[in-house]
Amino acid sequence: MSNDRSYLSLLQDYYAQHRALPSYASIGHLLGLKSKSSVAAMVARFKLAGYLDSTPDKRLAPTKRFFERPLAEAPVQAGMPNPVDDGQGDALTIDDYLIERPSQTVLVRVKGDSMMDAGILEGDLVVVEKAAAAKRGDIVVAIVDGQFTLKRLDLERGQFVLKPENRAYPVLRPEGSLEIFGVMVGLVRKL
Amino acid sequence: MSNDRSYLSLLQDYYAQHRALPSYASIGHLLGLKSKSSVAAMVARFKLAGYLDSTPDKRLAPTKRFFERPLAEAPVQAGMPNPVDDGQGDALTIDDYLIERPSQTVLVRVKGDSMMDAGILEGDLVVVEKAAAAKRGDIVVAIVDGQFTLKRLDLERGQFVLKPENRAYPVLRPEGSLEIFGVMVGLVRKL
DNA sequence: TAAGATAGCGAACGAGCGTTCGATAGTCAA
DNA sequence: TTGACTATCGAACGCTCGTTCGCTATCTTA
Repeated sequence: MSNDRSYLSLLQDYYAQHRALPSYASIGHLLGLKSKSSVAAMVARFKLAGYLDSTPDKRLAPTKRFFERPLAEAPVQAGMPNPVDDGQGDALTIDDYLIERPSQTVLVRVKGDSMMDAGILEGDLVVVEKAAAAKRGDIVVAIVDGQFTLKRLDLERGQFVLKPENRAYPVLRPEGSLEIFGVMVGLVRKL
Repeated sequence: MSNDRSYLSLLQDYYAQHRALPSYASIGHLLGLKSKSSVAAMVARFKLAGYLDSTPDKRLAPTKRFFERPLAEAPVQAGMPNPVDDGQGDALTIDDYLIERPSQTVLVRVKGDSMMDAGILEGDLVVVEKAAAAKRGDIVVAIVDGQFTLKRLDLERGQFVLKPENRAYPVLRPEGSLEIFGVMVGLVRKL
């Protein structure tokens, strides 16, 4: 039933708030189901649909699917608080979207506005994939004077240079070798 | 005792893997404690230290502090800044970081460059919390002519207007009521 | 070395857990 | 209209849960 949609929402909100799933009795109370067996049936449906799972010790746990967000592509008839997403608009988790090699990936907080014109603002989190290899045009985290700096990598007369994306800042022309920490692959901003 | 440190690590690993905490008996098994009362004592210590908590329905749940990473960070080259978000609002996942109310939150893909000066570029995903209430200064997704538009909400002579952040675009002054789909709370960009 | 604190063990216990089952009401298709 | 299917309720049940208590072993420190 499409009640399940709103049940799932409630569960997701509860989990987001507490980082744990409630007992069947509490779920029932939360969702307005008076009988634990209704909850059990619903849980079974969710397990089948891939939203919930059991840990090895038989405890209820959310799956990856549980955390997917709907992607509202097209103009939706925005009537009421009905959960959209039914349609084909894909769903995804942001982590999966941004991070391909978790062990190689770190987040770096942006300081300063030297990359402002590339839409990278102070306080943003930059998703960086640690890699030796960077190529011209990549935005990279380089280590200059023991400090991280985020700049666009470019080539001038066969030499690598670091270009800020803000006219107020100068191009960096490092002498000798250039130490690259990693390549920017994504960005996260929280308002 | 400093055993607690490794107990915590094991718990963290377990949680990262299953997104749920095990029962006392399972915890005991996991940590090598043979008695549930030892587990109870340990849990009490962790609650005191602010790593664990109980949900309103008395279930064990991790706190924000549970997810803190040891500031350790490789001591590599003095002065190397610690790449992980060193702020206090630390989150396990990016989804967690950005999304507070999963059921009300959707992602919307940005079209056009009308918000360029706010660091929002074409192709970015905007994290939108569906809400009736938006206030002056918020960046909102509004519905104009059945289309989503992302603009900053402002007030002009008691009327709501939608301001692009790009001088090349005009301010939108909707006649009559303004339909707000939701408020932007975050942004995700993949390169 | 004696006193006190800190972990941990093991047993006992009642409350609450998730399961199961039969019954009911609503929906949909034949 | 009938029959299959689904979502829910309510009650019953056994088992596991987290709690509690008394005990021991190991550290710490005065």
